Amino acid sequence: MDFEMESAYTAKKYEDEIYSKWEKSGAFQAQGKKSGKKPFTISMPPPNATGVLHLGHAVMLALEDIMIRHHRMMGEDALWIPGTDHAAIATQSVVEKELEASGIKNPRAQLGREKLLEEIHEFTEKSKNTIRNQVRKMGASCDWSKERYTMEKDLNHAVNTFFQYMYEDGLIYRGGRIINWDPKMQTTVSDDEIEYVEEKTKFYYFQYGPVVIGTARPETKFLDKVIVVHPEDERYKDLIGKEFELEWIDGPITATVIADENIDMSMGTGAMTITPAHSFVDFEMAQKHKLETPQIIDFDGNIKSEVSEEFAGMPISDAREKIVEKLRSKGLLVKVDEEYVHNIAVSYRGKGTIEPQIMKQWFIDVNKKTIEWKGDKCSIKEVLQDVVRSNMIQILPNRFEKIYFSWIDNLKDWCISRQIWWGHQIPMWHKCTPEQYEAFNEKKDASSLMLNILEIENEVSFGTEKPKDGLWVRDPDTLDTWFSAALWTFSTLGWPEKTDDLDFFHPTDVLETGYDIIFFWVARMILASTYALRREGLPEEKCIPFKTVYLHGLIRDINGKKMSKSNPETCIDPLDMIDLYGADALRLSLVIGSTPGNDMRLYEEKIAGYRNFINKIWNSARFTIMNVEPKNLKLTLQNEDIKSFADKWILTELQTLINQVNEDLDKYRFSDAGTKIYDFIWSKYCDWYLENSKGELKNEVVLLHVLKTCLKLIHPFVPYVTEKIWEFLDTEGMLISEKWPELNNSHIFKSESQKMEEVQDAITAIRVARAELNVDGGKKINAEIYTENDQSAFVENKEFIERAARLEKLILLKTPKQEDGVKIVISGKNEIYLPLKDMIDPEKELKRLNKEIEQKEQFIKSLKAKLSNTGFTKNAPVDIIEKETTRLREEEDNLVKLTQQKSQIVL
RNA sequence: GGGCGCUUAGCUCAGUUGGCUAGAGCAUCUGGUUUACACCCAGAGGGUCGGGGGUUCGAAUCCCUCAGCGCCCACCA
Repeated sequence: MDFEMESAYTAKKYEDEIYSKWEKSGAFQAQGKKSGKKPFTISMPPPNATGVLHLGHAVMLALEDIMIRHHRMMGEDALWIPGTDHAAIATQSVVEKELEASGIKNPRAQLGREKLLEEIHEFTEKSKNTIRNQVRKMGASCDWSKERYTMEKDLNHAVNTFFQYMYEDGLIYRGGRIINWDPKMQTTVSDDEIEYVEEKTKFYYFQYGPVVIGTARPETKFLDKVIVVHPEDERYKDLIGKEFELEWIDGPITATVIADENIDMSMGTGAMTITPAHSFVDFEMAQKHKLETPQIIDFDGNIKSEVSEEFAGMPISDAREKIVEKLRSKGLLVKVDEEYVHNIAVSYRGKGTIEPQIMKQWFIDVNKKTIEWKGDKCSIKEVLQDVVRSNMIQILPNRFEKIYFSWIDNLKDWCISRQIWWGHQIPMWHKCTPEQYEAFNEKKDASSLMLNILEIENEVSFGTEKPKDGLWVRDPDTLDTWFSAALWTFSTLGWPEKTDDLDFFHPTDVLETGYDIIFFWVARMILASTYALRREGLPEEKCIPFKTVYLHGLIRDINGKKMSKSNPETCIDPLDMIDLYGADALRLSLVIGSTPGNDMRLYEEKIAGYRNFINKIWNSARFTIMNVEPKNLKLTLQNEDIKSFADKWILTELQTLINQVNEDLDKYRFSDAGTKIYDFIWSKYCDWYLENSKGELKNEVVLLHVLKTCLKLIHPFVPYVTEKIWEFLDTEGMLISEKWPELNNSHIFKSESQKMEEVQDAITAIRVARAELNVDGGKKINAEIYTENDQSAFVENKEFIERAARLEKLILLKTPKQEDGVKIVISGKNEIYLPLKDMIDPEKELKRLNKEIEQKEQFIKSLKAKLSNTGFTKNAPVDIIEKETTRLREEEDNLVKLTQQKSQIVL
């Protein structure tokens, strides 16, 4: 059967078959409480049910799969819950665009709620299938039987329950505030969903009564009638509190001057008028000074008809120039700054320009103290701070904790309602008058915009069913997509039902995601989980959603730019790479060389490089299997099988490796762990041990043992190739379910490691001798080293031998074959082959020794001085003095050794 | 304006508490390979660890300072 192994590993040929074998076996499924094992849980960050997998997902899947497979092999009940997110705005905008492209101009008005939702639902179902297959392609060993979707029925129930709790506690309220309005998508967006784009625009200066005001947005200024100046501004001090008649856009108005400290005197002219309804700063100022907040721009982005007859209904982009022209003709335009650069807010999702508007929306109060937390009544904000500050949740890398705290410090109430249809509809009802009821139901694409316009603000009632008495309309808005995502860790385990799974698997162990969604999601999950579970009386430590947050960096292209589909030259599609090089190679290229929180550049050559390594693993296995009798494949390593120096050495090194890998994985140092196994397999096992195994020194059992252990160690990183090889090893069961290698003290041969060092020393001597004898420029050395009891071999150079023989009674002889290296035989039997790279340049060595001796001497001197200092010996604690004395003795010994080493070289 | 990160070989990056001669992969060059693998093996060259200063017996690592690049937050009348 072994001959089925081809000389090159073809990932494409095996991966799908292996995946379905795993899946069918049930290996991905956790057992739950009855397993009697320790749980290990990860909730997979649900990809959006819109598009396709990108490299960010691939990193996430690779890292989480490593953790899950590792813990599964460690004998824990590892649960990895997969799922998808309905991605409210993102999805609806994609589908609306598609519908528009197919000729439906205004999908919301034309199709109506029910039909549009059907379209979106259909789209997401297709998309979910794509995602599922792509997750499988990456080799992710998640429990598909527990797959979840943020829009499914159970999760809707969770969302409504959560909403109810918060509403009952008075944490969810409806309030009229200034919000970010996206006229394009016809919805609000939260502060976090906004990004700023630099734009060059004209900045106008107008004469406004006694002052000159500056603005980039004259179209909002129709109804401005309050001038604000800084209370200490000498230029305007006398005007404060006075009223002025002045000529403005649509004729004469009366304006008053007020003072506010928030005015920046150096900005513009130091005087401004305020437009409370369309600017966040102005709104806050208006609230402070109790000013009116008239709406100028309607929700479509046009000048409101009540504001101005002349400009009624005009889009603001057209209105701006016309208004400026009008003011110019009145002689009120003072000057125009053409080079003004400012940031305009656009929606993160829809990319529409944001227009601040005042609207009634649903908010979560982050400051109200309702949560019983560690003996106090705490607000959401306080709990969010406490869980990280008290280390209940650890964020990796650590520096993101600071960023997290500063975000919380500036946190305002969270606006959770969105005027789109795709999402969890707000479970609230509004009582109407008959006129309102009729007007509302007439509108096919009603959103809370209608509630605002019709001023339906009488009575509200919670529930998913219509209240019995009176005329009620369901709030047409949906919840922010992060509202349902916030419940992800516990809603996926069955909450609000009190399930065994929830009890057993929650809190989850690790949340692994990109640092770009720390605020969107990570913070919101902490918010939701602590609030909901604590409210149900769970102890604090059971209420956190996860114990550790591991934030990976973003994947960038070769030029360090963000990868985007718009730049196909540098954009890498994970599926293409899997097709070309295999999932294993892609996984390694994403994990090795990347550190938490730091961005990483990815390019195809790197993936190809790891493909070579995958092939190396394959071929090392192939070689091993070819060199072991088929009947011996089942043999396990017994202590008496360990024979040669090489056996002992490789086994000792293997133990070191297991130890280091355990520590690295435990501390989330995936890159380090991967690198170390890579290095062991390639350099130590293949290039060294296998090379030495050719010929009579072959030890089948050790070969097999090291190979199998390596396969287990690297399996979490490269599951496919290792599982495929496992099939050839005549083993029962699959590698995925194997036990993680244990440390075995009887495989550690300290003396052999020491001997290895001694051999190194011998080689130094040889190198020195060679240099002295002017043996050909360092490239070739014809030598073999034997112990003195094998004197029969040919002696090439007497002096050469003598020098080497000083150390460990080694004698050099000619080698017929290994011309590039040195073959060393110890005790007449055990032989090893050492490549020349392990040799040391005598000049460098001498230089190093001199430097080190000098340092040691200095150090010893300073230590002696310290110890002879009576101040120190009197005052320092006894154990410190003892420690320093011991250290001095050690260092003196070391100095002697170093001096000896030096003398050997010099001679 | 506030905060954070990065700067290490030609390129992409590791470097854990300060401590072996500062590492890896790719690229370059030299040599090798009739039996695991050219997706290979052996070797070589290539570094003032961004500049300057300090602490230390010892600094890529800690402190100060300057410079360049990038990110986040806030503001933008």
